[in-house]
Order: sequence, then structure tokens, then C-alpha cells
Amino acid sequence: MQKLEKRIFASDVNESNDGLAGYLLGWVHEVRDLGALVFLILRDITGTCQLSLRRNELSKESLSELEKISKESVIMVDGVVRAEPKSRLGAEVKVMSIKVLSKSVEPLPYDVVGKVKASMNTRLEYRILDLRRPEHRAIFLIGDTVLNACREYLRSLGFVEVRTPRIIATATEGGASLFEVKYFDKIAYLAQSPQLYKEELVTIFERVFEIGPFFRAEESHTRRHISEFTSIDIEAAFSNYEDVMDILEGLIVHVIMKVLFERKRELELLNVNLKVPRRPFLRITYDEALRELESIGIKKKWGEDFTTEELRQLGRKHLGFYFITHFPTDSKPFYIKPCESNELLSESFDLMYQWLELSSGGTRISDRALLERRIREKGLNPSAFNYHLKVYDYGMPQHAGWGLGFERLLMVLTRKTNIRETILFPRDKFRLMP
RNA sequence: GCCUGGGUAGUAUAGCCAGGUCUAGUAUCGGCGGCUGUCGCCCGCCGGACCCGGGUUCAAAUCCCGGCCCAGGCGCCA
Repeated sequence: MQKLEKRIFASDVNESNDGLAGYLLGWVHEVRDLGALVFLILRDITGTCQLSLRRNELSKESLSELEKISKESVIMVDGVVRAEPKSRLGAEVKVMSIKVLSKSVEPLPYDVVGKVKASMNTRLEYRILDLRRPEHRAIFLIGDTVLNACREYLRSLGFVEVRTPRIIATATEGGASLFEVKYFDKIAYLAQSPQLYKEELVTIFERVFEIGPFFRAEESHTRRHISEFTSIDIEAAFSNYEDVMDILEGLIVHVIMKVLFERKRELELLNVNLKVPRRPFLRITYDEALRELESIGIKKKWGEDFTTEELRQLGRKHLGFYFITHFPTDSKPFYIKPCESNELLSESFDLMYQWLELSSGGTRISDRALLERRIREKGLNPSAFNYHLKVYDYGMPQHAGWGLGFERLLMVLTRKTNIRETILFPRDKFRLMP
């Protein structure tokens, strides 16, 4: 087949390109065979477009290629873009020749067009077909913009991107929920957070961030938990919880503006009407949240973390993004700094979107003696943290930071209610494949 | 870890509670045929399924027990 020199993308197939000649590459999304006239919907990275083929105008070779066509086959066609009022899209490609580059099997185990519903299990079993649906692919195109916008924003504030180990010798935040791995003749663990490393690294770079996968061996089986997730983490020297809350707010706003600008088409595909939230985000304290719950008849013992039902109630009241601050010190990990005015409270916060926890952070303890005390109070063994504690002897500035769940943020931005939809290949207690 | 619900063609479902009329219905899908403007094309014919094992019963997709698998909720967390 002779190839015209210019590749035309699906998004080029519109009225203003009437007369444009070239070739198209992509996957057969749909086939509508009317006999003498055949319509194919072609899908490429830019979207879908319609191809029209008249059997009596095709060569013998192209006709035999056309007989091989099946949904999801990879094809190449030569053709011309035509403004076409008879097509609802206003334009189509009049095909001169067609070649099947890679034939797909029939029947496919999964309906890419979406005429028939698929269960979450089927979708994940055939994830690579599931992702071919434009509205599923759109989630990850938005995700790409989110990651880019995060890097752009944090670097603009002087943060340095770092990479810390995924394979660690001991727990960072308590003993539970770690995956064991065989490490030569030793037992090691998969990191559940970069917490201690990023704190140490502020003594080198002052401001660091890391975007990467972390692992939690939680028994959770819910729509918002997976065992391998992506965390966006920052840590900043000479800063407290309020400083990093401002950064988090600014990041969310920047990300949303960027997504609105770069991913209009994807947002439309997902039918999402995204709005830039107004700053500053609402901030309520733990004690205020407790009073709000009490006013609707939920009495809660002071000191405990919120249950899911309580968060749902708070989320009903506070739509959109908001912070809950000043959690009881004992409900937080050992490295969170207690308030100087009241040691029972901590300089901590969670960023919420309605009832979903997106991020949690705070001012960290920068004094070694206090940190050791808190480790002990948490029932952990300080000697397990020897390497970390030593760092506090070498000049440790006040610092603060947070960790933001990337997939959860993506859930919020794409209005998805199951986190498995916002990660390409989810891992949970029951799923290790594909 | 605890609790709840579910498993019927490739996919998604009806049927199950109240066992027989289920030779298991429908949609999509696949095969064949027809169709020159479809756009979730349409029309006709054909094809394909009761998770596994045991039990109850004259009779089991349906009831009971065990197993496997899946979905969701709680606690915990991002």
C-alpha cells in the first residue's frame, strides 16, 4: 500500500481540514457495515473519528483487508478528510486504501464500546481493554497533567525532587501493615511512606518532595484503599503546619487550573464540571468538628480519630475541600509535634474532600529528646530508630510536611467513587494480577 | 481481622424467596445472509451458560452443607 506522507490524527478530522490527504493509524473502535458502504470508527491517542469506505471504490487488496477487520484490530488507511454534513461529527475520512496491521481476536472478552456493562472484576481482569475506552483513558490523561502540575508547582517554590528507598529494614510508623520481602538472607519491608527519609533530607535540600509508590498491607477492602498507591510527599525546613497547608492549598488550586486548561476534552468525556476552589480552604479544628458532630446528635469521646460514619457526616456539612486541624497528639504518629500551649493537641491537619481524606500532615518534632520520648510513648523501640535519631544531633531545623494520596486526588478530580478506577493496575488484598 | 451480599453463554442480566410448565428468557457478542449514509445502524437465520463437590427430593439453576472465587461495608489509613 502506498502511504501518503502525512499522518492525520482523529482530532484532525473536522470541517476545517476538508481536503487534507494523508494516512491514519489506530484501532478499530466500531464497525458499521451497510453493505456497499462501510463505516469504521477509528481510535487513536487523540480520540475517535469516522472512516467511510465504499466497497466498489476499493482495490481487490483493500477489499480482502476489509474482510479481516475486527474490533480492536490495528489498521492503517490512506484517505482524505471530507466535510460531511451526513455525518454527525461534520467530517469523516474518505478511505482510498486500508491495511490491517494487527488483527485482534474474535470475540473480544470485553466490550470496548460499552454497549454492555462490565463488572469491576471483569474490567480489571481485562484492564488493557478496559483502558481503551476513551472515558477510562481520560482519567489517566488527567492524572498525567496532575503529576506534571504538582512537579511544576513544587519546583517553583524551591522544592527538590528526591527518591528514597522502597526497600527498608524497619517500620517507619509502627509495626503493622508492612509487606515483607526476602532481601538476600535477610527480611526487609516495602516502604509505607518516605516519612523519615524526607525529614532527614531537609537538612540537605531544605525543601524536598517525592512522588512515588508506597505499600500498605492493610486488610482493608473498600473503594478507597489499595495496597500499592502513589504518594505526593513534601517536607520543608523552617516551616510549620500552617506554611505547608498554604502550599497544599496552592498546589490543589494550581493542579485544578492546569487540568481545566489542558484536559478540557477529557473532562467532557467524563462529564465532569470542575471548578477552581476558592482560597483559603475552610479550616476547622478537631474540637470544632467534635462540636459539629455533637450538634447532630453524635457524641464522641475526646481523643479518638473520626470513624467513617463521622467523616461522612462532616462531609455532608462541608462540601468540597476543607482542613481539619489540631488532632489529639495521641491519635497521630510519633513524629508529629504537640502544640506548645497544650501538649494534648498537635500541630497537625488532614485535607478532606467531603468525607474523603486526601492528605495528612503537620509540623514535625525537631528535638531529639522529645522525639525519643514520643517513640517510647507510642510503644516503639527507640533503638530501632538509631540512624534516624542521630540526624537530630547534626542540626535539625524546624520542619513540616504532608503526604497527599495521588489516586484519591484523582478520584476527586474525575468524580470516581472507586480508587481502582484511578490506578492503572490496582493491587488490593485479593488482586495481584494483572 | 470482622460483617454482609453475590457467582447463569465471551460480557451484562432475568429466573431462585414460594423446586416441576427451564428443552433456561433477554441484550450485547460470534457465524452466515441482506442492506449506499450509519453514527450504541438495522433486518432475518444460526451458535453459546446454571462456579466446584456433597446432600435433601419422585424432581434442583432454585432448598441445605462444604470449598473456591468476586463485590461491598467496618476497623485502619492516603
